[in-house]
Amino acid sequence: MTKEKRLPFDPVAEAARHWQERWPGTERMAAATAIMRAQQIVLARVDAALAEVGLTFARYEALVLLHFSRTGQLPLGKMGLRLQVHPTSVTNAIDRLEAEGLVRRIPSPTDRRTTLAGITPRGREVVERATELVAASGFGLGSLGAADLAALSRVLRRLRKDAGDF
Amino acid sequence: MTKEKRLPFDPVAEAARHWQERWPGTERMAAATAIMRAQQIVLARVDAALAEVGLTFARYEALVLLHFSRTGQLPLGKMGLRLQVHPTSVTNAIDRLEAEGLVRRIPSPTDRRTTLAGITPRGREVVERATELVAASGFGLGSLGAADLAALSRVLRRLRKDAGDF
DNA sequence: ATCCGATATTCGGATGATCGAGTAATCAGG
DNA sequence: CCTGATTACTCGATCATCCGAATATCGGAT
Repeated sequence: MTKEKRLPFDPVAEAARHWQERWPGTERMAAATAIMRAQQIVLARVDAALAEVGLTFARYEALVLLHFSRTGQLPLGKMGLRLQVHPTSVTNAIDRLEAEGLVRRIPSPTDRRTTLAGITPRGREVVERATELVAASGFGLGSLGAADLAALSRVLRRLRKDAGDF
Repeated sequence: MTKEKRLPFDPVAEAARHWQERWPGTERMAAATAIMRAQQIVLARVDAALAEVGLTFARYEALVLLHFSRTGQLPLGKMGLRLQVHPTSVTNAIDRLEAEGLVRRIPSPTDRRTTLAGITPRGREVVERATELVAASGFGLGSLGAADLAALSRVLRRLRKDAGDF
C-alpha cells in the first residue's frame, strides 16, 4: 500500500519540527496526523486479512454486530448508531452483504418503515472464519503490548466521549 | 456528522464485552475500533474547520508540506512519500489545489518524467489562514491534555514505525 | 548507440463515507 | 379521523483513497 518505501525519518516528527517554528499547537497537530496515519495502517492490515473471505472491515463490523445480537436481526438505523456511521453507509454495507448471501433484509413486523438486517447461517460461518483471520493478524496492532493498547484505549475513549459518541 | 445522538453506553466497550466471551484478542479489537472511530472524529472536525477556506485535510496537508519546503516546490512523488498516500491521491489533491489557484504544476527542469507542485502566493495566504482555523479547532483534539497527547503520539509512533513508515 | 528494467505521473474503475433530497410510514394533537 | 412533525430508509452526487494499467522518460549494461 501507499508505497513500500521506508523514509529515513519520521514524517510526523519532521512536520512537527517545521510547525513549531511558526505555529501553535504542535502537539495536537502531531497527534492528529498520527491518528490519521494509524487508521490507514490498521485498516489496510485488517482489510488484507479479511480479503480471503471477501469482506472489508466495514462489512465485517456489521456482520459481527448482527452475530452478537440476541436474535441475529437488527434495524438498519440501530446498526448505524452502534457502528457510528451514516445511514447510507449501512444501506451500502447491507446491500453488499445481502448480495453475498451473508445477510437478509427482513421487513419489520411492527413498523413498516423499518428494515431489519438478519444474519444468515452462511453469514455466521463467514464471521467465525473472518474472526480467526483478523485475530491472527492482531487487528493490525501486533506490535503493541498490553500497556500500549490500554493507553490507546484510555485516551481514545476520552476523545470519543467528548465527541458525543456516548 | 453520523447522527447527533448520544448512545447510553460506549459502543466499543459493549462490543468488547461480547467479544470477550468467545474470541481472543479483545484488547486489540477494542483499540483498533477506537482508532477507526477517532480518525473519523478528528477528520470531521478538522474538515469542518477548513470548510471556510474551501480545503479538506488532505489538501491542507499537501499545502502545508509545500509551504514548509525550501523552494515551495516538490515533485509529486516525493509528496506522496511524505504524506504516506498513494501517488494517485497526490495527483487528485494537486488537481484540485491547482484548480483553485493555490498550487501550480511545473515541469521539472532536470527530469521530464517529474512534475513539480509549486505553491502560489495565494496558496501561502490560504495556508496561513487555514492554519489559524485548524489550530483554533485544536485539531479536533481539544479535549485531550498534554499527557494524553504525548501518550497518543508515543504509542502511535511505535505503530507507524513497525508498519515501515520510517 | 541501443535496449530493457526502473521510475514518475496519470487514467479508469472500485470501495467506503458523507450530505442532501425524496419517499413512506408513524405518531401526537386537535 | 386528519394534519403536521418526526423517523426510517434509499437514491444520487461528491470526495478521498486505493489498485492496476498505460505512457513517458531515465539510466545502466551490453
